[in-house]
Amino acid sequence: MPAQQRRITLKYLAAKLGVSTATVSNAFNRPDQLSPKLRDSILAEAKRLGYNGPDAKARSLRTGRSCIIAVVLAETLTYSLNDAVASEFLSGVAEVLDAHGHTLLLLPGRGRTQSPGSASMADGFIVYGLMPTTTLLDGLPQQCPRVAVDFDIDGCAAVHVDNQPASYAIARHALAGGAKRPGIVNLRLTEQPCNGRITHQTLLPEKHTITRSRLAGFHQALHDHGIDPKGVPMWNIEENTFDVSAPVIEDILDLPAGERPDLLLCMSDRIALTALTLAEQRGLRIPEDLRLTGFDGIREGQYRAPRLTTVRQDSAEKGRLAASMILGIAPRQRQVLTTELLLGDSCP
Amino acid sequence: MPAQQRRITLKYLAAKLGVSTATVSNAFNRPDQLSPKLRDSILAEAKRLGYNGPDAKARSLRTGRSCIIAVVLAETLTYSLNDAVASEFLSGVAEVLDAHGHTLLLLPGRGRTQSPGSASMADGFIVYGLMPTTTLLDGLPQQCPRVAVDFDIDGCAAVHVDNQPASYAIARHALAGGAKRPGIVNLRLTEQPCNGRITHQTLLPEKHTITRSRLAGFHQALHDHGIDPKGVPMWNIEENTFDVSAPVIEDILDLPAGERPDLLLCMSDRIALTALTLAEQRGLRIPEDLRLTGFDGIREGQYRAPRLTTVRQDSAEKGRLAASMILGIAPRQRQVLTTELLLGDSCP
DNA sequence: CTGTTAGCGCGTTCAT
DNA sequence: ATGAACGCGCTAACAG
Repeated sequence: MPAQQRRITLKYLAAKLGVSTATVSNAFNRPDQLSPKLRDSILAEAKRLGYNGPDAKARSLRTGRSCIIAVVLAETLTYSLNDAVASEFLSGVAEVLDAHGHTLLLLPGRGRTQSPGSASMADGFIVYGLMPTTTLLDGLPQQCPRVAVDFDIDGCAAVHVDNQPASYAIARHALAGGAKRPGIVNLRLTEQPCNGRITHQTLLPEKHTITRSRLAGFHQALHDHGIDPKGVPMWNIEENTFDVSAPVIEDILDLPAGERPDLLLCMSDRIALTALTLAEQRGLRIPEDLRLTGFDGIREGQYRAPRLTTVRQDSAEKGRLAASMILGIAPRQRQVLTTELLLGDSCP
Repeated sequence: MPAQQRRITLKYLAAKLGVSTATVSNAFNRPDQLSPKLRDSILAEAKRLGYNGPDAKARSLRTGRSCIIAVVLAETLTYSLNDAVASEFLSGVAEVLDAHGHTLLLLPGRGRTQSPGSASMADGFIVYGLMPTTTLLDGLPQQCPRVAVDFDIDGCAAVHVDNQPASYAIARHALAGGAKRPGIVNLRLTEQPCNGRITHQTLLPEKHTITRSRLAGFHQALHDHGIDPKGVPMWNIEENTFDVSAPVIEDILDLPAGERPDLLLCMSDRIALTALTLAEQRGLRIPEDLRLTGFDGIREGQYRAPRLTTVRQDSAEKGRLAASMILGIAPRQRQVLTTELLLGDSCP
């Protein structure tokens, strides 16, 4: 027995008790493999010595499992954690992981060319949102399960919401109210970063991004309503925050009254709420002077007056489903969740 | 050389290239220990075979470091991720960790009697908010660094904000406006869970909880203003969410006009915003009929009309500081951050 | 500059 | 029901 151990290990505990390491291991992991009496005495001694069970690092090396699931976020962690939709998604993920004894590791997708080495620690990966480059995904271990959320990876399970039908539905509703000058505020839809007015030429090529699908829904609705989508002005927002979207929205609201849109179809609640705030500051009446629609259904848009007209997507459920798939509880398919039209006061 | 390896390892790569494992290891970890030519050829072959660098599990066992920092959250993950203050804190933590090649592991404090085994994976622990029990903290590895946030652990670095002076300042400001019937809405201050009106008898004993400090600030201000704090009605909210606080707030607002407070000192912006929303629904004028103060300074309270009068605490900075302490960049002391009085329209 | 070797702490098989 | 021995994949110390 070593004189004084700086850290208590299973081996040390075994030596101290005069049993083998296997027995101590079994005491923690396979209660049926030893007598209850022995087990209890081992656990008691462990507690007395302040030994908190097998070391996670060694255990994970040996078993190959860490009970850690990583969520790779397309944006920076800072952004994602401050975004209501991403946070709600994460909370759904956390709920399921927690219920199954797993923990949540957060990995940033942006800002880092190479995923940190600790990435390979995870038992599985949930990839949330389109990555700016795929280099990061290639860096992930090939073998372990992945689930993509809000976009697609070849041959990989995925969770989506019905973006295009939902956008179509809300745009139809809004147009039925009789808009003279509709406008669309996009979210990151251009090839090059651009914060402001855009044309159809500068759009990203058709891809399976959620914002592209939402735009397709808007355009379809405009078309069905007898309006040529190409004539409808569009603006682009680079980041879904108040600070980034505010200048663009200000430009829109400060247009001469005859040019200013009387309906803004926004790709997110954050954008719509920014418009709402800035419009109120300018004394514009909602919905008389300006009608607004959002997308997401975040709480902030509903716990205020006027309530936002929007599409509610259940981000928490998206998270729960993605987590269930990773853990193998739910089948690893491609699933599309349905959304719900929320008729608020911003576009009755 | 084994016939067919199911997973590529450093050893396999070394055998394949006819060099020793140490050399391959050095190629990844200590570029100066081998010729650039050899290094390049090793990295090239690694890439070709799809080997993404040393396995994190094995590496962490060997080096003792995982480059993972755990944040233990007092509440459930679901709650914390949906709370603006906690999210902002986490984003500050993530920012610093990310900049230093570390990743963030989220551990729930509530709802689990024993921390998951994977906890011992972390190199350090940031403990955010008072734990319901200390059993969880005892389960954490003793040796590795800890930082407490918003409360104190014996002999442990800590980050705080100046809760009591800040509460004193905002209460003084509010009372200077001339309140006839002030009231206080607390956040989880009773021994037993209680959602509603409370008396001084049911209060938790004096402890170093942030809400207790805030209450002390309120009481001091009332006293200095010539009002006996014991005569001021108090309500308690069990969870800082709209859904939980709404019934209590409704009871307050639905009191007969002569009993209804004309000033509510709220312990959080979330509570104050709930009061604002519900008051608006009842046609009460803010601040004429009811004046409201919050605490935290979350965005949601400022990007709306009327803007909330509140105390702004820089949660992100709190997170950055805590992370810096854990990484050893900042000295591991007890630090108290200052706050800022934000004069909005809800209590001018 | 490169190779050899000895564990890091543990789980598991195969003995008894 | 219990113990001895092996190796998970890697890095650090040392030898050449």
